[in-house]
Amino acid sequence: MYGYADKAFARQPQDVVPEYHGEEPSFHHTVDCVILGFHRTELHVLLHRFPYKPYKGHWALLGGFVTPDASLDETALQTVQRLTGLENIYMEQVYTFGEVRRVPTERVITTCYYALIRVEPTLDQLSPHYQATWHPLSQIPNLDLVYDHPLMLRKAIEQLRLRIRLQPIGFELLPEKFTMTELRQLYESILDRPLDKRNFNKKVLAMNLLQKLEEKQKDTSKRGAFYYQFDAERYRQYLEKGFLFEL
Amino acid sequence: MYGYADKAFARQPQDVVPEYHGEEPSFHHTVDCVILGFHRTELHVLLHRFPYKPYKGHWALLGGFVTPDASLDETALQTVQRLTGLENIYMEQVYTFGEVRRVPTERVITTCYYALIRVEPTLDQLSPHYQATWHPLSQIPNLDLVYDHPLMLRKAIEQLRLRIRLQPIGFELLPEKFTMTELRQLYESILDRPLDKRNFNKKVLAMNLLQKLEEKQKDTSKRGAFYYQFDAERYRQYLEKGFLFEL
DNA sequence: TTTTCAGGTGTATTTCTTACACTTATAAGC
DNA sequence: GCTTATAAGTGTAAGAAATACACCTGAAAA
Repeated sequence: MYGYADKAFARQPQDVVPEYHGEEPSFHHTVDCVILGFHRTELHVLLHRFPYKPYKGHWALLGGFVTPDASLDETALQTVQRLTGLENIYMEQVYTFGEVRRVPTERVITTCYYALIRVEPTLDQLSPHYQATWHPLSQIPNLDLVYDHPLMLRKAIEQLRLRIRLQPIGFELLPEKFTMTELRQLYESILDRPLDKRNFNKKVLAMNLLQKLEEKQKDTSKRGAFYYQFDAERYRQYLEKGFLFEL
Repeated sequence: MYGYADKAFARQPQDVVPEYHGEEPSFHHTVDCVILGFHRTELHVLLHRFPYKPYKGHWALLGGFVTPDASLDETALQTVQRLTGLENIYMEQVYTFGEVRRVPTERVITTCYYALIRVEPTLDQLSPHYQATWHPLSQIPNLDLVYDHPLMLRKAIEQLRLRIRLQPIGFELLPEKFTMTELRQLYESILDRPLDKRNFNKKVLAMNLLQKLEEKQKDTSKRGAFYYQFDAERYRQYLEKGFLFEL
C-alpha cells in the first residue's frame, strides 16, 4: 500500500496528522542536462567523459544532484552554468526517469532538462574540469552513452522538435545577429528535413518578428547576406494580442 | 557545489569510485494523478478530500509515495488502480514539480501524471476510502485545491490538448462503442472550442480508423445515432507505414 | 396524424502549402 | 580589369486543406 490517503483512513478517527511524511522512503534525485548548440549547419550536444566505474570514459550528459535548498530548475541551471560559465540560459524540463534499476548501483530518480545555448562563446571557456566536447547529433549513434542517456537525448530532441514550431526558441541557439540561411539551416537540422528557401523566408518574415539590419555577413559568400535579429519585445506584444508563433 | 563530476576530479588521481551516491541528500518523491474522464458533454477530473492538516477537507489530486521497488510509472498506475479498481489504464507523465517550498511542511518532489479513463464503470466502484468525486473542468476555478495542484491540473490539460491532436488517445475516454456526436463533443471539451459537425466527421472518417457498427444509440435522440468503434489494429498497421494521426 | 428532435449529408470559397528557376552582388582568380 | 564562381535574393501558379454553411430524414412521443 502506497497512498498517503490510506494512512489517514487507517488512523481514523484521529484527526490531526501534521507530519505524514516522516516514515516514507526517500531517494537521490539528480538532474541531467541535454545541452544543445547549433554549430556550422548542425545541432550539437555537449557531452563529458563519465568519471566513475564501471562507465568511466564513456560519454554522458552532464548532471548534478538536487540539494535541499535548490529546486529542480535551479539545479539544472547551475549544472549548465558550472560547465559553460554562461548566464541567462534557456532551459526546459523534458521528462523524469524513475525506473528502479536504471542506474545499476543504486536507486536514483533523474529529471532531464534541455538547454539551448550559443556554441560560439563556449569554445574557449568550457570548464576544463569536465572534459566536455561538442558532438553533432548525427554522430550520437556511434557513441557509448551511459545509463539511459540515449533515451534522454531522444526525448529531449523530440520535445524540442515539437516546441520549436510553436515557440520562438530557436533564436536561443543563434547569435544575436543571424542570416536567414542560418535560421533555415537551424530548423532543417532540428526538424531533420530540408526546407524550401523561399517558402521558409516568406513564412518567417510574414510573422514580422525579425528586424532586418543594414549589416551583412561577409564570410560565407561573396555577395554577403543581410543579418536579422529577433525582436523579443514585439513578440511579447503580439502574444498579448493572442498571436501565435507557428512554423 | 552539486555536480557529481566535480567530486571525481577532486579525488584525482583515485580511480575507483563505486559508491558515489552515499553522501548525497535524498528526498521524498510522490506521484500525483490527474484522473480524467468524459461525462455527458464535458471533461471531468476525479478529486478527493485531502485528509491532512492544514488542508484537511480541501480538494486534491490523488497521489502516492514512490517506494524502493516501484518505478514512477508503476506508482502512478497503482495509485489510480487503488482508487478505481480499473486495469489497463492509459497514463502519461506530465511534469515534475521540485520547488523547495511547494509543500510547506517538508521537501517533496512530485511527478504529475494524467490518466484517461472511462467514467461509467467508476460510478459505482470507486474505493470509498478516498471520498473521491468527479468534477467538471469548468468548475475547477471555484474549488480550493491544495499545494500546486491547480498548476498540475493546468499542465496536464495543456499536454493532453497537444497530444490528443496527434495521437488517437481520445478513445481511452469513451466506451468501446461511441457515436460521432460523442467523439466530437469530447474533442470540443478538451480543445475548448466548437467544431463543425460535418467537417469533423469528414476528417475523422477519412482516416479510416473507425468501424461503423450496425447498432444505434437510441437514448439521446428519437432517430438514433450509429455507433462506431476505434480499430486499434488498423492504426498499428498504418503507423508502420508512416501514417500520422492528426486532428 | 402531427410534432419534435437530434442525426445525417455536400458543395463552394478561402486559405495555406508546396513546387519551382533565374538573376544579382561581390570576391577571387586569372 | 575581365571572367568566373558562389551563395543571396526574389514571385507565381497549382494543389491541398480548412472553413463556412442549411436543409432533409428517421423515429419516438404527443
